[in-house]
Amino acid sequence: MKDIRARLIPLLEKGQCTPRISQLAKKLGEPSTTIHYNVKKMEREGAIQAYKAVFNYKSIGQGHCTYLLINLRQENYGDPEQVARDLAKNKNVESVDICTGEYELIVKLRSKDIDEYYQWVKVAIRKYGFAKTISLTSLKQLKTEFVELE
Amino acid sequence: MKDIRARLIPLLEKGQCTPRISQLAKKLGEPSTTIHYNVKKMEREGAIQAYKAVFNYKSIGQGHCTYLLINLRQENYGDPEQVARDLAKNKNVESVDICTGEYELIVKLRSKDIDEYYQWVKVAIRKYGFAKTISLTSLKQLKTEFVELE
DNA sequence: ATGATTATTGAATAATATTCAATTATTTAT
DNA sequence: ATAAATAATTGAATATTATTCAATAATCAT
Repeated sequence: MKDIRARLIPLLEKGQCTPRISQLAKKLGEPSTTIHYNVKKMEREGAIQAYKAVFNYKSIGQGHCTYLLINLRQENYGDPEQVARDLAKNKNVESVDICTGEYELIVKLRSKDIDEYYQWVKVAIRKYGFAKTISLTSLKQLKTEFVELE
Repeated sequence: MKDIRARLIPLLEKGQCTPRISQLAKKLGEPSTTIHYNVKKMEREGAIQAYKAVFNYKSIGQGHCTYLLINLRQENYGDPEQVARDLAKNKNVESVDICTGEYELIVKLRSKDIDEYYQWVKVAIRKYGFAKTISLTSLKQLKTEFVELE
């Protein structure tokens, strides 16, 4: 048996989807060509970045979710962007923001379980030189990526 | 002129998209019917919740993004889920999590600007009885919803 | 081992996106 | 204010793509 699912998930998570023009047209009561024109324009202008799937992360083996509030060490403090850009490339990272306030970075992290999470953090602390890190682990997700769950 | 865009955004933000079966098939070197079968199965099983657009939020007038770390007041403390569920319905809310640690809730909020943000928070504090709130405002988003930006 | 269920796949069909050209609306320049 | 230029809307025609179906292969349960 081919493990199609394992190869599909990372593609669908990032993109590889497309708007349903005719459905949108029906829903808005407009001709589908009008919807098509407007959507393509938004894509051209960069207002739309991607079309993607939202998963029930538990059921795809990514059930552990933690928000990391991060202070960088002195040597990276001046350039959080370099660290942030590198974190953004990581497949477990759902989002990265450079912030005001008490922390420089906020990272939303998804992993299989608490063990994988701990492993990830251990590596990251060493690699990026986090000075201080607060972890807020999600007990229950009510909404993610604008999609209400259950 | 019809303001199609304003009506499209909320639909695309939540769903109304679909996977590109044939593209995925090409990319994975598998027959499109195999991809179709696997995707539909994931949908049936609830592993896939939705297909949606990711925006450049600045360019759709949602340029302000803040993470709110929330402590509930005594009267709601026992039932954060009720509050969370209600927050999840709000169109400015990208995500809601019930958390461990120093805060009960973490909310990711998108608004037009700091004025709209302030207005939102003022109303929310009164409505939901937040005891204490920490705000972390995003200065720059490197990644959101698994999509790397710029 | 054997029957039952699940997964893979090619061929045919149905649905949908896309292109194109015409029309209408809006903006810009004078 | 008017004309010219640009942008947005739309129906009809075409091109893609998803979906169904039926056959086969793989896996699972007893």
